[in-house]
Amino acid sequence: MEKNTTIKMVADEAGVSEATVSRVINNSKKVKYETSQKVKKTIKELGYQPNELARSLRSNSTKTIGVIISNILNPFFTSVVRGIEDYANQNDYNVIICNTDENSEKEKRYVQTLINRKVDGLIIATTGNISNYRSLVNKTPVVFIDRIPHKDDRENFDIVLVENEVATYQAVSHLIKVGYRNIGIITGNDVSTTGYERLLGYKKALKEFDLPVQPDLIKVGSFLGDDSYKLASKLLTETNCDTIFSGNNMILMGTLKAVKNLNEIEKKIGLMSFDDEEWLNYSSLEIDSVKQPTILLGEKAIKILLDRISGQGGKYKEIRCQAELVIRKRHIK
Amino acid sequence: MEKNTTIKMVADEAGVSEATVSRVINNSKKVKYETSQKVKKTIKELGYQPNELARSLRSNSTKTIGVIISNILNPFFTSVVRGIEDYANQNDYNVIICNTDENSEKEKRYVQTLINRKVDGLIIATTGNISNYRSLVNKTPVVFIDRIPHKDDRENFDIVLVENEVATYQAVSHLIKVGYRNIGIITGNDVSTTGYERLLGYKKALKEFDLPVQPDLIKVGSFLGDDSYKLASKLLTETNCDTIFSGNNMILMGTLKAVKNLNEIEKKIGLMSFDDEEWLNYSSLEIDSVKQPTILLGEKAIKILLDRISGQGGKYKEIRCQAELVIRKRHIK
DNA sequence: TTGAAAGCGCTAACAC
DNA sequence: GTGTTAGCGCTTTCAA
Repeated sequence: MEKNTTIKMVADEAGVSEATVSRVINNSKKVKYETSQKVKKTIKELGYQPNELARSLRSNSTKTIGVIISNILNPFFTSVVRGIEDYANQNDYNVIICNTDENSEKEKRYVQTLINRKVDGLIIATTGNISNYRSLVNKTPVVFIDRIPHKDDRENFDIVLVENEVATYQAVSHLIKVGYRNIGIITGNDVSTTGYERLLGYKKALKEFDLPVQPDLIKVGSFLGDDSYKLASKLLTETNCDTIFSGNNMILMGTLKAVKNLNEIEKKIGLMSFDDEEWLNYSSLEIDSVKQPTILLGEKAIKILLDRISGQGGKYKEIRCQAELVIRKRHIK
Repeated sequence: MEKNTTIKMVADEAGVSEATVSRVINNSKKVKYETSQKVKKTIKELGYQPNELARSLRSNSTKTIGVIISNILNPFFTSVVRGIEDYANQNDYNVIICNTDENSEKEKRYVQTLINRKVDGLIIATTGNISNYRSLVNKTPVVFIDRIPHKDDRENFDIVLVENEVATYQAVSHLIKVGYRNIGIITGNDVSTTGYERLLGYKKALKEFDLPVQPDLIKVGSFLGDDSYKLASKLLTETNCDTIFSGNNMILMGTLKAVKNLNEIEKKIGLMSFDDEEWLNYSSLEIDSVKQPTILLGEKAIKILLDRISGQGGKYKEIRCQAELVIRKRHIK
């Protein structure tokens, strides 16, 4: 097993010191042109590639960002991640993705692992069950996305969120305006703050239009498909709801599964989903949606993070991105 | 800025040598119980966490796998990745994901980067335009997934694939059996071998049933939505096709976009897609599909890779995983 | 402009 | 059982 080419081999071959080779690799200006050429030639000849591990150890920078999300199978997160990755890659950073599956123990473990691997920064969609994040991450820059961390940490980190309450308010207002009166809502529990905020927007809209809040129309479960199927079935069979607002894309799947059991007339029910996806254009039912600014969310997060990494100080920011209403239903009832 | 706790600090504090601390961390059996306890206590007190970078540099193992795919936004790949990640994590490996966007230059660059970062192994859905992969990756174990690498490399790597030809043969056979006669197909160009194989299966089925291969019914483009929209439109307006077989999930989106322009009667067209997704159950059209064994694909790949990493030798394997036909269309024409 | 040498934090061979 | 020490491959003072 032949060894990898090291900086020493290049130095020996080129008849210079390791330091000089290092300077050439790093484009240090202080190398004579001829020396530099000679070294570059030898590098090419030997096919030398610097060992990034050694570099990182020495220079205390891995050019790696850790991204912790709930689940890579969820298109919302994939899209956010893609926003992060593209910008990160442009700036020579790589990204390590970890899935918590909404398990805060897993979240904690991944944070540890990534810190020990000396990532330069972290972007986290937290489960929310972890307090005193600073003690976990020490000086490593962290940007929270999509969800608000524990209240004690809220002031001490940069946070990039979606305008959940506003968007839901607008969505539900739309439903009311076009004639729906008994709007059911299924959303995640407040483990993740998004569920809570969306519920606030829902209530605000009802209030605005002088509609009563009917407790049996409000179903708070998890952000998972199976739970939602049960909750949606309840809404459909036990209440007088004429619309279902699904708190995210997974909940929508559960809702649709339940709606499928209805007869044709009952299927006239209104549907609104938080999270837009392309296939909604080809659904048998006309499903309105709130389109989240996923790519933008990721981009904002990584930009702030890279700024922090490069030493930018200043007060911690809490940013909100606007969502957009996509109306597909043309004829009501 | 206070320094991180190092093994030396622990050693000093506990009154032992660095070597002993190292032994404790690595559960080496050769440490006296009391010493071990004492060290563990100090580790906890100081909140010591080993620097994985230094460890990796020393031990030549990063416990990291590089995964190179086309695009994380494609649910097919996400699912494969999830299969990889779960098994990798169980075995204490982390995963770095990179998107080529079907650009072989990007692929090459990522391979370089990951190799320089000393990943322990690579799993790659190659664009196929790279020859002599061995010279790129040297001794680093590589498993190719989904697509066959350059023919010169085929014998020299482990490869995990889907039974593309068989699955397409079965799918098209089904279409013929239920009465379709002019089956159009849109598939990716043979940059990726999957397109080619699926086309083979298509032709084989026609032949089996003594149907002519009609060149104008075969559209070979890219695996992207926009291209497919144009090709599907052509199929629908310029040919007599009564079915469209979409070569993957992206192509299906383009196809559906084209079909949307049809009138109700024309919409009776048959649809079959390579790649199954949950939302197909809620589509306005009844779309049959070939369900790829995505998770399994990922699992097989990572298992083989970890075996290679742990030094397992033996001949390189080329494995095929079975796909499954999902029939949704009940009444033909 | 270049080289010598220290050292990033850890592991492993060897010695005791 | 435990300590000493060399060194993984690189960058970065400090001197020359």
